[in-house]
Amino acid sequence: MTGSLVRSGVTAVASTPWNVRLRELANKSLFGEAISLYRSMLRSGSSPDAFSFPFTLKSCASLLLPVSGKQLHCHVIRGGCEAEPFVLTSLISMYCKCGLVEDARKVFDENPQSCKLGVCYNALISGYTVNSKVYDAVYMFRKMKEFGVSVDSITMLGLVPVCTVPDYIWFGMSLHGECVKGGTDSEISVLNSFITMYMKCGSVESGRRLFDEMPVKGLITWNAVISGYAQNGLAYDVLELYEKMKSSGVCPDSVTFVSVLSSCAHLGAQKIGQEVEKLIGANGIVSNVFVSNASISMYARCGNLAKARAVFDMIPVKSLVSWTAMIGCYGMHGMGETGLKLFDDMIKSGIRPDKAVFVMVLSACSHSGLTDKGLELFGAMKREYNLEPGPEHCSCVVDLLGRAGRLDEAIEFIESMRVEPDGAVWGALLGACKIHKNVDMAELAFAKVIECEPMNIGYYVLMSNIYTDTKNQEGIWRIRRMMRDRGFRKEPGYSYVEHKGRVHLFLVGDRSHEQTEEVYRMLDDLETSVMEITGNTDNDRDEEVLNSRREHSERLAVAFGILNTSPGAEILVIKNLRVCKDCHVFIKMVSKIVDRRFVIRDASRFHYFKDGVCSCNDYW
DNA sequence: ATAGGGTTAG
Repeated sequence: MTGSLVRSGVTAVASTPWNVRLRELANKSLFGEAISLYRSMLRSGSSPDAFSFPFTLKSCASLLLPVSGKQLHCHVIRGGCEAEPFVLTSLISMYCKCGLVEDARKVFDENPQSCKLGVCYNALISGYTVNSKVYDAVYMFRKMKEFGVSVDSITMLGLVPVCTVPDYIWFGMSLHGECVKGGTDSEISVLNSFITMYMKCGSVESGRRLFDEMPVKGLITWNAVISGYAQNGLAYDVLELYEKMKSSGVCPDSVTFVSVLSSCAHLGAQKIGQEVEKLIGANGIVSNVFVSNASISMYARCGNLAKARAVFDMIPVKSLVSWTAMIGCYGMHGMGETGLKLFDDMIKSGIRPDKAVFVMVLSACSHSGLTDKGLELFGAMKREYNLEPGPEHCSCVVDLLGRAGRLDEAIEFIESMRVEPDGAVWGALLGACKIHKNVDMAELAFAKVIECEPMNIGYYVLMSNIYTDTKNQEGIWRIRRMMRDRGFRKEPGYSYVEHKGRVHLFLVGDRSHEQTEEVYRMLDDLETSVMEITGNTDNDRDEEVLNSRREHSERLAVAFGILNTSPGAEILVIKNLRVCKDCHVFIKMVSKIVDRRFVIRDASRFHYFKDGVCSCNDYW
């Protein structure tokens, strides 16, 4: 094939040996080899033609090689086949996948036939969508209809995912309506994308309704709802639907397992998580990096640090999320230095940090008392990595300063923030005020925090506890009145303990468990251990302290009951257990007492105690 | 038998 033939617009031939091999490699996803082959082709003097470009462009897109892609674009122009529909679409798609949507748009605009080709719109719309250019995606969709180009299911698949942005939910719903009216909704994949859209917008019920109404459900349909539940924090619903899925004969895949594992993490249900892990191995499902990351987080939150690390070490190519999960794991266990070391390793291995990993790093610092290191890293965020700190990072800084007792600096920091402080920022200040018993500043922080999150009961409880600590009866009543006016109900402080796959529920003061006697015996042993560790045994005979410990005992007894009967159990999850405020120990879960160290967790995070002092100071 | 597509982790 000569260059002149191509230039004159003669259709390319699939059967040149180069092209056949190129197609083979691209279809087998051997993109690197495809690009090498293309280069050898050039070196050998053969000219690429309209049949060679789509495969090579696709390879550049898959490997995110915009520079090679641009070179190819030049070759396309030189070969005169830019107008060839397949080439045109491949070009647009390549630029979109590489994040260069403007270049894709230029290709589209400069070729008159693209505005007649549905595939070109489809490629560009999905490109705008994945690059979160909501406005442009919708604009192209409107243009498409204006020009009378027919909208198909693939257009919808490209467009629907963009509708999760707050202002465009109405648009997404109107699209759904259009599909129902126009009959395009028979495509199962389109419905799947609508389920996801509703779930991402938080309309869990709408998503579920759509799911229930679907006559035919595929694997992805189930996954869409299950992961939707997981993303909305409905961990129990995830497990429930997972069971239903299995009993309806649909075989879960690794995508399903990711959501199930992450829900196990939130429930602290390690047993179920491990079962899932076994299942993954047994079913021969390739454990990909997604599954591994979810496993790390599951083991981390279930207290099995060693297992989490083992999974991390086994990942052949660790993603940024893998590192983030592992760093977060050390952070929640109060092993800030180890977490920071890992962060260094990550940077050294050439991975660019993002905002999420900085949240983990900063919170690891604050949980380990590494105040100045944390502040330094916060500064480096913008300076070295060009990441604009969000409120989530600012709340970590407030936490850092606050725990260190630098309350004035904390409030100064809040005033100097470039972003609007949110509930978490003021909440962190409120928490710091609790530790350092600063009622005046607490009242300020409280006023701000309930402005942001008026329905978050936790902040009312926190403020009330501050008044309790400072013996301000009038303040306590004021908070109670507020809570009553807002219709909060005081929930009973229940605890739950996962043991051998069963979840045991306890109320405060509950003596109904069949092993109550053992539970109380266990308490005595535990408390003795605590006293030894905190070093408070003999030198602390204050009447009030002793009373408070006695009161505390009862709750501990309930909470730790299972420990006695399961010496092998490493984890106990105990929710809402009140803490003895005099000895700085014991919150909601004890896993081991080793080396004068405790690991305790509540529903959302770990508390790592060393010498009786908790790394997070987040006491009730 | 070459282009556009639904579900996943921190």
